[in-house]
Amino acid sequence: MVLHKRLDYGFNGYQVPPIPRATRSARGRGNIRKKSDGNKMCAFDLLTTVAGKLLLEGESTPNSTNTVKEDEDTSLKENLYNEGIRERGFFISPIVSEAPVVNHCLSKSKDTLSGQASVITSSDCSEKLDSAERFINCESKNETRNCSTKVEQEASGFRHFSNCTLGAESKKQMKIDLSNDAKIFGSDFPDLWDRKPTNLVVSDNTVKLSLSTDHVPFGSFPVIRNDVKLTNKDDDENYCGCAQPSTRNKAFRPTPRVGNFRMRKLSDVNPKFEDADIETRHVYNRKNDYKSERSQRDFPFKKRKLYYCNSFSDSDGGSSDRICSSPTKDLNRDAAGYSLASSARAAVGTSISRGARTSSDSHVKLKIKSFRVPELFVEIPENATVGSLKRTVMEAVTAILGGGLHIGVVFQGKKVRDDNKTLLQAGISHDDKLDALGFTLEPNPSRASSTLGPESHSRVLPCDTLQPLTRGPPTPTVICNGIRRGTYNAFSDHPETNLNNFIESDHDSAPSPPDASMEKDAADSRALVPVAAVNAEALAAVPMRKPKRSDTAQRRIRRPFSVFEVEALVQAVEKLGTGRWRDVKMRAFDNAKHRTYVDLKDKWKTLVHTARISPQQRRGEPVPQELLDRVLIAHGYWSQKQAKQHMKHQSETRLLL
DNA sequence: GTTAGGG
DNA sequence: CCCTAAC
Repeated sequence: MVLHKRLDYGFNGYQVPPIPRATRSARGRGNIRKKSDGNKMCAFDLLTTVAGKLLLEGESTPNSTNTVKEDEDTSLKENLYNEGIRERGFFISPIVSEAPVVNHCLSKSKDTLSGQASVITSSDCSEKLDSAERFINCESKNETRNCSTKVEQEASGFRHFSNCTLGAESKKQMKIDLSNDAKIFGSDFPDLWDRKPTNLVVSDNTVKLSLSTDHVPFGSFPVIRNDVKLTNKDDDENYCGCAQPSTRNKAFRPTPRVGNFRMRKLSDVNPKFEDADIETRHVYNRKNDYKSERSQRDFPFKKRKLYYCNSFSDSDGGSSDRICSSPTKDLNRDAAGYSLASSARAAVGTSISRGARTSSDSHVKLKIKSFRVPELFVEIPENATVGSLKRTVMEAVTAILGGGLHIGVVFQGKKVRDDNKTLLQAGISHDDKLDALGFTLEPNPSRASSTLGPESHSRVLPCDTLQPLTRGPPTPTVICNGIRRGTYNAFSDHPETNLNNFIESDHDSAPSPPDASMEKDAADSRALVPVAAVNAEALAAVPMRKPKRSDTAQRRIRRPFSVFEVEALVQAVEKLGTGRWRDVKMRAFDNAKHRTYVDLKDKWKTLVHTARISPQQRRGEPVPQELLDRVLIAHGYWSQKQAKQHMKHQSETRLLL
């Protein structure tokens, strides 16, 4: 499968630079800020706000470490050495050229960010680190080594700071883990990370730095290390207005911006195309009226959650529909994605600056300084370009962020579950307690842990975690479309990197409710695995739920093609013609498991139709006119060719007769 | 298993 | 997307 020498590496942290203040856009990509009275702002609102914030950040472009920032097209080989894998890092920078540096941002918003940076990494952290290590020592009865050596530990079964491989990041990473541990201490947050150390495996021209997972407590999304500033200063006049549930959806839903999509001009290059699946994850229910459908669209994961709850109890009740993933290839594959994703739960270390708060002002303003995406897996050919690496990472990040996450709030080591509690009631607005606020990004809960055996039941995330998405009107707006992919030019790479850079985004395997949830969740989690074959062996033991399709086979979920996918399709068809859908599939969608060649054929059909109708009649995400033009051209060309062939064939047969 | 086309 | 006939 892997033709090129590849670099595989898991990395479990992104640094998301401080989100600049909301000065440009009305959507307020900036400080998260509640316009409403802070005392009346309930925890739920907070969750929603953070979730929306995250999604907005999807417009950012991932950058690899600044050392390679400039040479986007330099081969990775020139920049990355196997031995130096630990030195790598990624950060996400806004599209707007100036990649914000912490200091830069600090100086820019001096009043809101003062002293943040030091808060994050210094004493606070190490203090907790100590206690966490003590905890680990106690629990594992193993010597806790320092960060740099933990990686080499092969022993499994005791906890590590899984993030220790990131060098300079370690302090912060530690803090994340601490947050998890804090939850353990508080025994109010049953899930935690259990990991084996990172392994460096070199074999078969493949270099894999894998962060293998010991058990997966729960399907959770990675993300987040955020440093949150809590202040009540009213200094941000560019407030985005996202506070009100009624406007939130809108605010968090970026308007289609086709313009950001840089169209490729050449057509002789293989589709260098990362499966853009994020935007396609709406859940539609045809039976619902418009309102409901829209609601589903706005909160695409609501239904899923509900299903999850169902199947959760179902599986707990002794359903035998799980399978332990056997050595079967496909299962391994799935299991890999599943478990990787599931393992990615991260709690958030929070850092709050508390100088600025005055008791008279009841506003609570959060500034998320950085997020960590704790675990991602990327496999990329050694000769891929840095630019393609960035894109691949981008895909991974967007997959995560768009994957249906929901936000949890951890305060003082405990999860704040009551969404209706005000910040004031939760104590979050108290000056002296502000250092204990954190956020967790959680995927649609999947019940990976239920396969861990009875003893691990305590880690099962209770269903009430789902509350934010199953209750009350304003569920967090998780807008898949919030992740636009138009911000990077994904089509400039060498053909060889084409398929290898694909993002595995098989989010769906035709789930069937009510047991759809598990599968779906698992599939969703797979979005975390940018490259499919990753580390399958190591995770083969993670069980998957077997699709229960005894009854009526469930209709596959509708997954609108993204512009990127269309681009890839058009390109492939331009090259291969309209009668070779299998080849098209292999060429351009090989890693997009959910796109069958029939799908591609169908999509082409609709594309041709779309191209022929007037723009006013078109629906869905607008396809750039350039693409549609190419569709018509290609379609005409190949139709003509086909016709000619047909004529030729006919005349030949006539001659024979 | 693929392709093509109607539903 | 589904279904199915035809290859």
